[in-house]
Amino acid sequence: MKEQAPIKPHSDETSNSYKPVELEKYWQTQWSRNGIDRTPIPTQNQKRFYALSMFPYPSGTLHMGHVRNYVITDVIARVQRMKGKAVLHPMGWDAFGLPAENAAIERGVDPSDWTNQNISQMRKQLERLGLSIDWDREQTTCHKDYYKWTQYLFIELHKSGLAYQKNAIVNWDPIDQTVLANEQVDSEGKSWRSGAIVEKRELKQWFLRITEYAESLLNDLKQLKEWPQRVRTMQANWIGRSEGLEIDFIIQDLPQKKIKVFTTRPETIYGATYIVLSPENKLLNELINNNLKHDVNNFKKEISKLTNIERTDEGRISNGMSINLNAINPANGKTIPIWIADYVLAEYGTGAVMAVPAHDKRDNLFAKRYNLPLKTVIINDKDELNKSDILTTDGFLKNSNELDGLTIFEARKAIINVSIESGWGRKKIQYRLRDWLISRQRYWGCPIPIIHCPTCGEVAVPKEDLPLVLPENIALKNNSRSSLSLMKDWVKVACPNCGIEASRETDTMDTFMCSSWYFLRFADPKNLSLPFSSNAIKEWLPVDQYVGGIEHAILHLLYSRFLTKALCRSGMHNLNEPFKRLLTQGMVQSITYRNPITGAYIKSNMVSDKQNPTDPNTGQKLDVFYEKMSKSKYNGVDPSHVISRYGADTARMFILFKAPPEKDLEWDESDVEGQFRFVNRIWKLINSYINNRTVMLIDEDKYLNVIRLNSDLNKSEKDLRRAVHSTIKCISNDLDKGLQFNTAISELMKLTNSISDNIKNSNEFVINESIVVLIKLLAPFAPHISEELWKKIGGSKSIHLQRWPTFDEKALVIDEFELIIQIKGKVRGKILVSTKLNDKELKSIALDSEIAKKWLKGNIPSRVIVVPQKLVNIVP
RNA sequence: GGGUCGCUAGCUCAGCGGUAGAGCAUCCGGCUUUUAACCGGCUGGUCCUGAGUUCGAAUCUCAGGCGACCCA
Repeated sequence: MKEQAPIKPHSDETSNSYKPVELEKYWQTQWSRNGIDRTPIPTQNQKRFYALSMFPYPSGTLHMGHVRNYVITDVIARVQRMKGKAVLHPMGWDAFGLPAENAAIERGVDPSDWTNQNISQMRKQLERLGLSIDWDREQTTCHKDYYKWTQYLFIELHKSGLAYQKNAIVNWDPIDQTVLANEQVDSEGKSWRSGAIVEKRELKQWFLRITEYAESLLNDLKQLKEWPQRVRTMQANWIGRSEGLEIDFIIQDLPQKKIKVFTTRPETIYGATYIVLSPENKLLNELINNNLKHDVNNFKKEISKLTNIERTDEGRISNGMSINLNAINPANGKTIPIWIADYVLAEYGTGAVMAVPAHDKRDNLFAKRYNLPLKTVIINDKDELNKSDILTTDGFLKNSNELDGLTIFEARKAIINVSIESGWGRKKIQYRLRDWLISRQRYWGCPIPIIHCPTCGEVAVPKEDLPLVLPENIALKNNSRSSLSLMKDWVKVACPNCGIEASRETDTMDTFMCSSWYFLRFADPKNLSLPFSSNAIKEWLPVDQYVGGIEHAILHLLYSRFLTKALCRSGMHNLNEPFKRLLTQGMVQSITYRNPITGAYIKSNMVSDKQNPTDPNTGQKLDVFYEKMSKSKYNGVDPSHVISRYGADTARMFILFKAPPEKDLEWDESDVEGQFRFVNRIWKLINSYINNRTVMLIDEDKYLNVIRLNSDLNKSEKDLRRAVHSTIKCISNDLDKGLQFNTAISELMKLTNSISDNIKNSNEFVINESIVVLIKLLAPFAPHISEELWKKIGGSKSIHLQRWPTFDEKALVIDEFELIIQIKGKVRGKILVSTKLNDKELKSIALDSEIAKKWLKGNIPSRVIVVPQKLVNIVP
């Protein structure tokens, strides 16, 4: 943090033109030499602040979304530093993953080399943005000294039973040739990465028992008051808690077998006219003969193409078949047929439902298709006794023995009690959340530290043998097993327990596992004996401000919350929730031209007339809209080009100014130019002042005292001071409350205008104050130009080590104001009056005014409302 | 079908009971070291609609419309 030598500004007094690229490079070098961005050791009573951006995948090129993300976090970090806090602002790389492996397969490059090159390239691009990142704490998930600890944590989870293997029907991505977790398949049944329609396969895989934390993950969402509501809602929906009853249906002629069904509507039990099993339900094998098994298998093959979403779509008519067995309804002893159908999923609930076709849409469509009976058990009122329409809303029970006449709510309570007393039912809470599938059949990932021994079973690699190193420089193949499985020497290993020949697990971990704890490592980045110490976590966590894309609302954010809770319960730290405040920044979009007939995207520079864009080839009128930047749409804007042309400060200012951080941002070159002009205006304003001034900034305290003692400021000076201090107030407020960088920059524009307006008629003490404040407030947004200007006005140390200004309440005071005269709530006139007048005086001024006389026409007002410092409302 | 968030100047957004505002863009003028920069100025609004509460509603309430996202 100390400056080794007094640093001079980059430009000298004679050359006053603003050359952002040279100037920014100069300061980046100085800062890096001084280590100004390093995390300080907090002093005793110093508050800590942890600012974090979601770390990037090192693709090799920085895009605008990254720029926006990191600039937002950087401004927050810089403001907190100026407010005197000890700030942790680290960065790392989510460096395992398929692009590296695909590059290796396609072009023969080593995934490790490819990744490291990309990282150094991207870090250079990031450095050009002037981000105040502590690079000393950098973490790279594919490096041994990081993934050693990912493996360590996996072993911890394994020890506590939270990591386990099981056979399950899982999502298979046919393009990436690996399995995927449920969270990684979108609502259309497509892979989050490759976009391929996922297939279903039954495989033995590694899972993390996230479901054990379902209740806690759901309940603790309430604590996350500074998260966007929609992210909390999305997580709650994903976890999907439902309360209901598990009911046993005994099978006729097979009294030792029973089918368990889960229902959230147990009060409709008398309306159950058949039972439906999922075709994948394990119980089926025990119930049916070989002939039928053949048919069931054919049926399963047919439906394997369907996604879960399609299968459970309420509007779709499902397929099914009878299995020629009956079940006994435990409530009334009546027999009902058993069917299988694709709309019941094996993995949800018990894999079986009692169908109530009169009161459930899917059951209803199914029953109609296969001519199964309907039985109405809920009615709105007596007139509807003869209707057999579906009805699931409020109503009363009928045809339901002891439940007749009860409301749905009463009946539910009653039947639950009956079922528990009779022993055929029990209360159950069901979650939609499934355990997190973390094994991947790919090479470029963190190896799972498990050894399969023929006698001992699955044995964790001893911690002292970590890291279990991923072999490098191997031949990679794109097939359905990890290339590790082809490395016989690596796979073959002595069992750590009994010493006999055993084999290593060849699957690697989901990269989301690596990214689920990196924020903990940043607090203790060089710990050689543990992934982190609990003291370091206590010191810095939770993350005070986390910034990233909405696409991780469920994936990364849910996994990280889970892992944090699991590690907390196992005693590794004392943290319950990792991220205190979350900001999900909007997308960066750009103008896109498309031919509506051919659907072809047209490059922006091919469109000559931007007002009436036409296809350069066919002359057809083009559609113009804003869409997320992407290569295929020819609408990308390269951050490096923008920085080279306007400088990082302008790019930062623009991206913050154009939209509030959580909203989508439309990139527009002419607006960037507008922002560049504003930065230039500040440059010129301060430079021209420097050449004319006589008061030295060094005497900051002295001139501030002069201002405070000097009560006879002229109007211009008062106006300027008011602008200065209300700007401090507004910006501080904008940043504290809602991270409204856009309005903060707009305030800076206003302040700059006010300085220009008042500079001629103000004394130098007042001007000096205004310029010092302007530079300080500008510093977090445009760190380079403000450092340069700070040095040029003779400021000591770095601008980034200065304290955030506080506002002088006295400077905000006004002597006079325009009193609004309202007649019956309508503004009818204004009078300039002194702020010292009391309500009574204001009232009489208003009533004596010409305006009042004109509108009252001699009548006595029925009511007069006085709002101090604002208005008088006269009601005739 | 349900939930969340929006709808204010051409654009992006402030204002969240008390005068409808900012920045950018447009337009006009000035100036000069004129592929343009800079300075000054002017435009520009049924605050989505309707009803209610209130002395007074962009702001609060209700109903509706439109849009985005999420869930089913």
